[in-house]
Amino acid sequence: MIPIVIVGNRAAVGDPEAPGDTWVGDLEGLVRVVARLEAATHPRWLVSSSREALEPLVDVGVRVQRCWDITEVHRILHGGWAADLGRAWAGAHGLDLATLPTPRRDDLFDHGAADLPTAGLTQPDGHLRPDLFDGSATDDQLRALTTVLSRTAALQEQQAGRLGPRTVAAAHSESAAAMLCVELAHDGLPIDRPTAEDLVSRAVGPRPRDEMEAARVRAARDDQVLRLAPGRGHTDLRNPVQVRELLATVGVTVPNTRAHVLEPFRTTHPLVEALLQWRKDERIATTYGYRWLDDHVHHDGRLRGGWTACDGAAGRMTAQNGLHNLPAQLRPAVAAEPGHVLVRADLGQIEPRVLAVVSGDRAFAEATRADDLYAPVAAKLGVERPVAKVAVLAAMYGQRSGAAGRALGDLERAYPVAMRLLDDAYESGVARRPLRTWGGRRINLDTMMVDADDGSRGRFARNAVIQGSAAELFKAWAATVRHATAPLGAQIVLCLHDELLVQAPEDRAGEVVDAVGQCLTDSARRWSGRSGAPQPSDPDAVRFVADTSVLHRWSEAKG
DNA sequence: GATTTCACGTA
DNA sequence: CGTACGTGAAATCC
Repeated sequence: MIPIVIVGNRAAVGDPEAPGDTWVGDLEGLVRVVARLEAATHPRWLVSSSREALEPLVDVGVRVQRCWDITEVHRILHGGWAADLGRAWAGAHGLDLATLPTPRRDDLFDHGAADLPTAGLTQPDGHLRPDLFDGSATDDQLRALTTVLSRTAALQEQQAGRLGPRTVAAAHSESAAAMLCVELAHDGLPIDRPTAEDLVSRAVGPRPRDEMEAARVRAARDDQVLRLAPGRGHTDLRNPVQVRELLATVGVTVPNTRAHVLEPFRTTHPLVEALLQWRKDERIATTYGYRWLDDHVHHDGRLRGGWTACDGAAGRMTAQNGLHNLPAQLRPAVAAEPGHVLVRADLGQIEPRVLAVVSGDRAFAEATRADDLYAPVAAKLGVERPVAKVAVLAAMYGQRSGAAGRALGDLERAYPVAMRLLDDAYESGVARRPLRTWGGRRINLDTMMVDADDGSRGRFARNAVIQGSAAELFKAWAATVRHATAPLGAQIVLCLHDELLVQAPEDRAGEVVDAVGQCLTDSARRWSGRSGAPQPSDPDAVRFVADTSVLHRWSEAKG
């Protein structure tokens, strides 16, 4: 592994075996050095964080295939979200994070970085010296940091190895996901702006020219609701308390005014229907309206936001600026650029299939052999498919009420091994015992959710093992697709928990579709820890399926 | 000004 | 009494 260190506008590309041979220079030089080595050998680059080290490279068009992201690996091994080189060093050396030193900003100018002896990477207590990262780094400091990276990664590799080959694989794929996040933030999601403007205008009217007009449009929208409630024209529809009072005056008494609570009253009074429609339009006006387009859709028609490779809880990817919350109403505006298509692929029923792997339930694994997993489950339980589906989902989410809760007993009898896994996770949550996902990501229950009651923590834990493991498989798949389709001129433009959107040149669409399927086969085998050729007769084999289609607009997907 | 509550979009 | 996330508006707490 070859370490890359960037501090300010200085960079180092290390030779961990011979620190004297470490290259040090400016960012322009870094680009040349990395591009040359990448083309020659595709090494696994060693970085403190993908964002820090690779963003400057991605910005100028240099992309690498593989890395070891020390902060992402730290998150896997130790859980939680807070991660930097100092924490990773502490974690790798078994040091107490409570004693982690913090740099004092006012110290920087007094005894700055230049005084730092290169040999002294650490403090007497073993923690990494925080002033290593400060000020304008000297060449010797940059060389010292490449050594820090190498020592940290070597220890992490040992620790991941002790957890097993699945965790080493997770370290690789989570690192790749972090690189993908840098690229996603850089590339953005292609948006057909005229269509987007048209969709917004249909919901909230044409773009207002000034504040006066905006206020008038807003008042007109409010009036569509308020005219149905004579004498309550002063009600502020944006204030839930006032809305609840307003509803009471027309005989609708509710504990809160959320959509699913109001749904049964849709036909009770026209005001309810009007209010629910108002909420939809207001959402477009405030969150996904003209300001959103202006702020986040750049002049090249790409919607951009920040991406993280893992959230704080179980390890899903997150995205900002609405990339993960885009209302279905606006999906027609997500469109391939000229000469390109969108290859959309989503993993079918990923969570129950992941449960089959994680639990090792042979009967449940057998159900995954079907295209529709719920069909054999329904047959085994002797119930209709919709009942089987809600029962399985209820088991994974911890729901106890309604028809789903009643079907749980049958599920326990049919798939005791899988259900036992979920119940054990629940108990770990209640007891605040840490858990690990299939790939070895630690889920802390002692430090997080300190205020939550036992039941909440238990349900969270029950779901986190499944959701977190599913996120690992998804990221392994995405990383493999990234690697396989880049040479075809394709780029991943959106990751949505179980769905991938890849923009591809029109004439390579078929190859990208094939690659997406092959990548799922390959990544699922690596993720589930099965080496060698697949054995069709293997009773433990769990099948994963992807639904793939070629589109020009995201809205063309059957959903 | 920062944090909490409510609401709602996605999976 | 099903999970996770991000965002905005209003209320609330400094």
